[in-house]
Amino acid sequence: MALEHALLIALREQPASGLELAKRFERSIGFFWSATHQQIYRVLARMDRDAWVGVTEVAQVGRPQKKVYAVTTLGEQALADWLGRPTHTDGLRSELALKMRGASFGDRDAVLDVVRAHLVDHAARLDHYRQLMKRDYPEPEALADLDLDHYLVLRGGILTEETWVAWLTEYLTVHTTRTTANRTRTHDPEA
Amino acid sequence: MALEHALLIALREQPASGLELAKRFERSIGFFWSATHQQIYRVLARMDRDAWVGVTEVAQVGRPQKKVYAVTTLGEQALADWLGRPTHTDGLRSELALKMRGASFGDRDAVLDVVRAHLVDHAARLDHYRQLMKRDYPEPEALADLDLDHYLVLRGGILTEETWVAWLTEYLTVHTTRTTANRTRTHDPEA
DNA sequence: CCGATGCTTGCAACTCGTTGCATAGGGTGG
DNA sequence: CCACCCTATGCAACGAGTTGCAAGCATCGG
Repeated sequence: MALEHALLIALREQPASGLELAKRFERSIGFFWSATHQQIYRVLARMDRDAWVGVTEVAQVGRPQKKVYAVTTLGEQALADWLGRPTHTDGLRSELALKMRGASFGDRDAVLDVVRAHLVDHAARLDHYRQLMKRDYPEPEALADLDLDHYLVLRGGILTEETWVAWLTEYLTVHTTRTTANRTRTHDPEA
Repeated sequence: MALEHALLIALREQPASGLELAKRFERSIGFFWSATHQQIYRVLARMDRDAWVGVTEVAQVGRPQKKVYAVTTLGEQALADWLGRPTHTDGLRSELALKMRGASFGDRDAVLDVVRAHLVDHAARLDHYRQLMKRDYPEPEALADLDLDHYLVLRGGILTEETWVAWLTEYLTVHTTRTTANRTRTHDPEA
């Protein structure tokens, strides 16, 4: 229900083919809305059918032909409508949080390893976002409209990853300090 | 792929019927993993078929009979296996972030209203979580095992909501201050 | 010319989750 | 008694998203 609008936004920023969109989704847009090329192709076909986008077949040198999609007036209208419609807030939906909550019912050390892996991953993302920020938006005060929004969303990505790092660090700290204290007494706290 | 394990965790904490689980999911567990009663019934039926849970029909006074589910040894095994398996980190999947990014392609004020509504919502959740924290975990240092994990996950909920509030506030602040400055010059910056 | 490789598009089958509705027992009020 | 509501369970249909695979086209090396 929302991927189509993500594609409309992406296409309004720059018309593109299915594969180009898929690549772009792996980068900037995909930070907060991922999609496989299959999903993208199918939604593009539907939006073409509904005349939200138009297609132009483009020949390339040394490569097969591609279909470049661009947003029509109807599509612009649909996008504008959607942007103003209220959205219901969605929860976290985090598998990791589930494991952290249920760690007592399995091997605690194994769960801690899983958490550690996520911590590394989030730290890497955070670093990546910060580099993007430094490279693309060295002077945020000068931004406007589209660039400003891109900057602010990237800010959100940084804040989110900082939160993950802080949370997982706290989780690990609490559990490792207390576990070592427990370990001196009993080896298996599950019993 | 993960709801079944969420149910196993919930059932290990306390055996329950389908509806009772649905209610519990609206409260604590549903903060980071929501599910409708349909989904829950279907997964319970499947886990019953796979012998991950066992059923006991329980008669009630003044109410229809209910089916209380409890985790079997096989289910405990499946849960423990899953807990130790590595999980791939998932992105944000936020419709709101999408709207913030694409606000230039619609009515900016309308998008700001949507953001404001989310801010109110997140602030309310944050308040709710903080009250739960104060009520249920006044002394976090004394906690262990299951309670400790519940506490730490609630901590994550608080951190997450704080981040949302901070981010959306920043977004609104930047846009309202700059927009009022722009408004003195032109009324419609889209043209 | 043939096969290998790489890009582009697409089909088919599957899982997951939502929505709307159905059924059945019991309680309550007109 | 009948209409209505609440609890509790469940079916059917749909939409969204993933995975695996395949087909078409072009280039390049032998």
